[in-house]
Amino acid sequence: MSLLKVTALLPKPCFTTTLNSLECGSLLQSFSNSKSLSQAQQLHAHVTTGGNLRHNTYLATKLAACYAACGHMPHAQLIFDQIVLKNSFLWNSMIRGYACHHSPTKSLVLYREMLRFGQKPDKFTYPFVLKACGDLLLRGIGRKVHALVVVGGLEEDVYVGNSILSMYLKFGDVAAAQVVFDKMPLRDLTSWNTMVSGCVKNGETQGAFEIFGEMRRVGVVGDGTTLLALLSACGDVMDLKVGKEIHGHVVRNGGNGKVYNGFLVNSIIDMYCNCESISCARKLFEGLIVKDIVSWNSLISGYEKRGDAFEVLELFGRMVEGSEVPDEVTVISVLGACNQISALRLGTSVHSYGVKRGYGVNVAVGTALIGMYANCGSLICACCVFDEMPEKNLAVWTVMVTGFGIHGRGREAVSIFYEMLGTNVTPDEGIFTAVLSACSHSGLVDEGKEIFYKVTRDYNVDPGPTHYACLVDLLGRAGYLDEAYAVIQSMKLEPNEDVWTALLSACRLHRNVKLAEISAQKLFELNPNGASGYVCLSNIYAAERRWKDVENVRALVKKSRLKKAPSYSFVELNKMFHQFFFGDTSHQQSDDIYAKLKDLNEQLKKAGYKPDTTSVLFDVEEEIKEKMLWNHSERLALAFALITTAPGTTIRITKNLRVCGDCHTVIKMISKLTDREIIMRDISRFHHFRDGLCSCGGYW
DNA sequence: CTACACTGTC
Repeated sequence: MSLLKVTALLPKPCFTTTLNSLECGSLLQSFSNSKSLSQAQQLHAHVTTGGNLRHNTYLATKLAACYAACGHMPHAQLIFDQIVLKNSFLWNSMIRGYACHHSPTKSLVLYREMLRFGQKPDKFTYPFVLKACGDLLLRGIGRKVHALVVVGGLEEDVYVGNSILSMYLKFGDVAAAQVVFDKMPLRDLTSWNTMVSGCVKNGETQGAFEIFGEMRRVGVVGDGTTLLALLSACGDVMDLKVGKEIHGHVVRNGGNGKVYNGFLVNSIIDMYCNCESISCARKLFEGLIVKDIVSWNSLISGYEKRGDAFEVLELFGRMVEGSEVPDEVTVISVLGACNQISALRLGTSVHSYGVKRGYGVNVAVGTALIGMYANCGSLICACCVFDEMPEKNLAVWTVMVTGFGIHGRGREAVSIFYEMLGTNVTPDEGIFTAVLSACSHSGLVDEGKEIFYKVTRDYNVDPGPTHYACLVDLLGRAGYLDEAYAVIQSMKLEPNEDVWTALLSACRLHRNVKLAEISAQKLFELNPNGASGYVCLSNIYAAERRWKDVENVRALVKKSRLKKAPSYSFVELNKMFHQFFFGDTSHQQSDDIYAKLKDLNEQLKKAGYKPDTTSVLFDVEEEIKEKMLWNHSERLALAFALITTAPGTTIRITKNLRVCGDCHTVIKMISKLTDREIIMRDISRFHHFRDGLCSCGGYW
């Protein structure tokens, strides 16, 4: 393609006077600085119609540099290719253009070409080569470039030095950055800011505060960028005190958009959210004269992170009604909130909103969508989103494996896990946990064991307590209690609460009192205040009718004043959420609900239902225990759904804890009796009840 | 002849 053909694509020239080279050059310089692509294109058209570009290396170079600065690399490359006498300014401009516009690899290719060409890199070349190495995490090459900087005597240039710092910090090598920083003869504010923010990003909060202290001791005054990094650090370690000091400092110095940049106030909101001070965040947000999209997103994500789904939906509603247009980040938080409360219909409408705005292609949005659909009970939709995603990163694979797992589709989970191993995505601890837990929810003992040992062997991942907990759970549920116990004994690291909890619940399932007592003992040692171990043990004794032991455990519970988390269930009906606690009578239709339950109880008994009261911990008559079972929140929610929805409608119930054994039996029977599909989400998985059966097959 | 590094919310 020639330059003339390029110009055919360009807008018509609107420079009416004839400009000379120097005038053009200085104009292009200003377009570079302001990244005004369209003005550059106009000038390009102007000089090309004048016919003087081919013979004017100066102007051609300037033009290529200008396109590169604007990030318009194809045009920059075309012009670059035609310039015979390439000087270092031209090379540097191109390397910079690629490095700063998402093509670090091309940047390095050009750098090598430059060396081959015999052009010596200078202090303007290295910052971008180092940036490209950092972005690509090319540690070996990065160190070599650093060595070349030293050989070339450019180490003392503050721009080059800062770029070296930044590169090592991207590598996660804080120590190497610190060595370079300590040796720098001249440091400017950027050097300090790079170190502070680099420490924060690498989780070295203490180091960040130390460098900030040092900075103040030597009399360097920080700016908005410094404070942004420190606010992020405060959020990471929940240091509300320092966070508030920074807030006060910003207020005293002009605050919202005056002395410091406008980002700052949003970061303060975010800091308050991360310090679990949502009311401070809210107060600051409501007081803002100018709320931008990030202000909204910071607060919304704050509510989402602490599980306040309804607050998220309310803010989202306010935002949509107002003039602010939600973006990808908003959509991700809102989908997270839908996920938390199983709001499938709302989640679906947010999805279509996102599709209309073109957010669907974003990897992060896709991940949130898959999670939302899977957790709201629509595995099919989750799969559709997954299949349509052009680019799948580790998070996408993980959320899909988890989705299959919680729906008891262990085979599919294992299958896509192996599919992922065939791609160039490197697995991490998280996805191993996901696939192992999927195996245990489906009783895939051999597959799970194979993955556990394969992972340890082939992927250089040391199994952590969570992985052992999964393995113990897998073996235990399937009844291999001794093998599970042997695994715990063979562990190199100390088994944690999760590991013993897994064994204990397996003991309950398979009625093994001896191992249950061992695991419960360990559990109490690790966490004397955890209620679940006591509850489980007393259930096990109750099942064996060892009432004296039940009594002893119950006394322990009383003595330590342990409380079980209140259990609740809810259903959505016409965009309204109906929540029920144990024995709840606060609902408007409460009388009808209890009448329905009484009716169901009678019908089930005729069908052969015998209540299993072992989960009732109170020391009362059998008859009262039975009555208490019919107060369980999931039954209230189910009865409500049955009387308010049309026959045949699928019922979706969400519970905050695990579904109890007797409720599981009852719901199975009700699904047959009423000919309804009932989809229940509990804390650990989904149960699809249909025609008297449940998809979990007893694994839960 | 020209110019460069650090920068918030998922």
